[in-house]
Amino acid sequence: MSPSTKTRATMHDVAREANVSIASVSRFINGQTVREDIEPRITKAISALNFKPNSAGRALRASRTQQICLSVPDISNPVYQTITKGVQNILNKTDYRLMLAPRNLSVEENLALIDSLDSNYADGFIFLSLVDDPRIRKAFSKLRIPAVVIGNVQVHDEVDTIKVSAGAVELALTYLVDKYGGEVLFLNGPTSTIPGRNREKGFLEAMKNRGIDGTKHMVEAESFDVEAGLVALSKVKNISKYRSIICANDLLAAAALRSLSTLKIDVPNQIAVIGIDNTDLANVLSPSLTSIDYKSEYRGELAAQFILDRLDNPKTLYRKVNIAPELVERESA
Amino acid sequence: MSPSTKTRATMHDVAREANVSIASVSRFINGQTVREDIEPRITKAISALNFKPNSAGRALRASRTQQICLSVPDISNPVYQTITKGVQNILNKTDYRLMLAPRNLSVEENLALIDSLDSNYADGFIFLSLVDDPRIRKAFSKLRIPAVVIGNVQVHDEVDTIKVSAGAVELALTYLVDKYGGEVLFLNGPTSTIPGRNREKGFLEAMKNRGIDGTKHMVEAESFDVEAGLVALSKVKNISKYRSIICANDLLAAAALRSLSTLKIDVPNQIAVIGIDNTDLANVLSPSLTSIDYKSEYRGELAAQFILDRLDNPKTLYRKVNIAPELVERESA
DNA sequence: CTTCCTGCTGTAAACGTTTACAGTAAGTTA
DNA sequence: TAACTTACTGTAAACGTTTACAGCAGGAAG
Repeated sequence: MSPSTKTRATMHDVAREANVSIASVSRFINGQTVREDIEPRITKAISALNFKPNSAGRALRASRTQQICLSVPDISNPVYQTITKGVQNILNKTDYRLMLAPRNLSVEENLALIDSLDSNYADGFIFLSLVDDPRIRKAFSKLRIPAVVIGNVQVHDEVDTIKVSAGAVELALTYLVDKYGGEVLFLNGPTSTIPGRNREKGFLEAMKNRGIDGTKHMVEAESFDVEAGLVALSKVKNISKYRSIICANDLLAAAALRSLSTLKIDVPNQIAVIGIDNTDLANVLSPSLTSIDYKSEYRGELAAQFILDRLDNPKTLYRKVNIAPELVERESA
Repeated sequence: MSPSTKTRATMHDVAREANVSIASVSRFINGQTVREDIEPRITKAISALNFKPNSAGRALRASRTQQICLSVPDISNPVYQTITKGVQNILNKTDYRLMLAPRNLSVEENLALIDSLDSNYADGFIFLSLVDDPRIRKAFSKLRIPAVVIGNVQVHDEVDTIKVSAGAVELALTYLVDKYGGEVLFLNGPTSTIPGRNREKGFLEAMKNRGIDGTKHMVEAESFDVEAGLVALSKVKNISKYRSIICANDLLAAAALRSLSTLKIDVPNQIAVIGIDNTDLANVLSPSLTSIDYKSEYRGELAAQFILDRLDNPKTLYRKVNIAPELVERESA
């Protein structure tokens, strides 16, 4: 009685059992109306034989897989988990399944991923990339299935996109300067990534508007995680001269809180800290983390909805959404 | 030049272009040796036509989808994210793809999930469930594809399983009592779940061995998350009489740290806290969290490896692995 | 030289669906 | 009643692969 010995009922079996053509079975399954006397025979046969339509047969014939592929650069990062959750929220209400693509941190991983989609294992693609590259752009433009882009990676225009507006750092800076005054340190992630670059730009501009050269008030972590944040902060000399720290994401903010706690510097009374992403982490840290919200779960939901809408109706206009940053105040600032 | 107008090259096209039979193309693609003069013609045709084999055709004919389905009760919980990461670590080295199943918190969701696998969209199933039920057990036993179970849900024996040994709470208790003495509170998750039940049992037994009735030193949160933990703890009267708190997972421990911080109770000097799961969270909290490690990422890797091994060779003996708890000491205890 | 391998080839038949098409019965209209 | 419409039916042909099978060339063995 091992799994492999059991054999599945097919539509043919159902048709024979119900004494009906296979086409009628197919039509019934796909929600078309069938003759009154036929319907009960089919339902009976289906449950008697425990029939379930075979995905591969269906996919081959209809060239629809009922699968959506989601690319997640790094599943360890809470912000991607939140986005994934948003995508699931929507997909779970439909009969689409969610494929989690392999890690796509590097350009090569991105290219391999986009390339693989040519194998037709997904009907739609939700693309998230930390890196930008002409090769990615080119490969992406050759994609044969509709895609939604979450984030600010640059691709061709015939695609629904959900970007985040640039103002996060500016927002944080204004808030911190207004509230506390003093000097502000920006703990950034790698500027080789899109958010790293954009946030750096945001910081420098915001500082420039205040007549300050921001370059002397920045430190760059090697990646967007806690360890890299700790390393980066340990290189900052005389950290206590700062009145506040803006961190490029919540994990770096967690690193900041940790560093400051080790140094016995009180947050927010001596130094205030603001993160970006407003992930679940923010509520868990102590002090709880003031963070800029980019509505990650909502972005995931939006992306899923966009891809479903487009699959439903390929001709709808491409939608370009910008999510505005919103400061969520907690204890750390 | 919209995606839908482009048409894909098939194996027939490649065969024609290479002036070779379709069977030879298929064989070449699947790694069989072909005649010397044929191989370059095929490779050339493939790249000229940019041919990629169609997953559906392949799946239908070979009845292999190259997909593994992973069920994750609740993707918000860091421990499942870590397990997912482990699974990915292994799958990404192969040409199997990862399907993330919809949430399966309730019995009904589990039944629907298991049932859906009959549609043959996955070659293997990695099953994780928080709940236990005869119906689940029965449905699971009818599964037509090999499965690996992570966790202590009870199913039939013809399955590879990766359980966690029961000793976590006992381990934490011994450590806390030895180190700090005094009374210990157990902050549990819902006892309607398998881990909740098991951890309660572990606590009560461990207490009994010390001649204490544990039932008076337990509090049950409604779910395994921070909010529920806060609510549960707020109901504990005179919390400061305890010398330490064992929490059934890291999220509940985060809640405990938060509560205690609000109450200005110092951790670990007044009350020590231990979590279970040793997720990324442990290093991020302050004070950093002492936690019982059940090697989540490794469990994910093991599960993926088990399923791959079994797909490779269905006759291997079913493996039953027990992961022993290990206390990872940090600041909170 | 024949016989037997060995190692490759191409032909053709699946795999389980969906769907274009033609057919038919019943209802509607004139 | 005949002619048309409506609403369903069944037949059969795809969809793009893999693979059983038979065929064939060339080398080894006798």
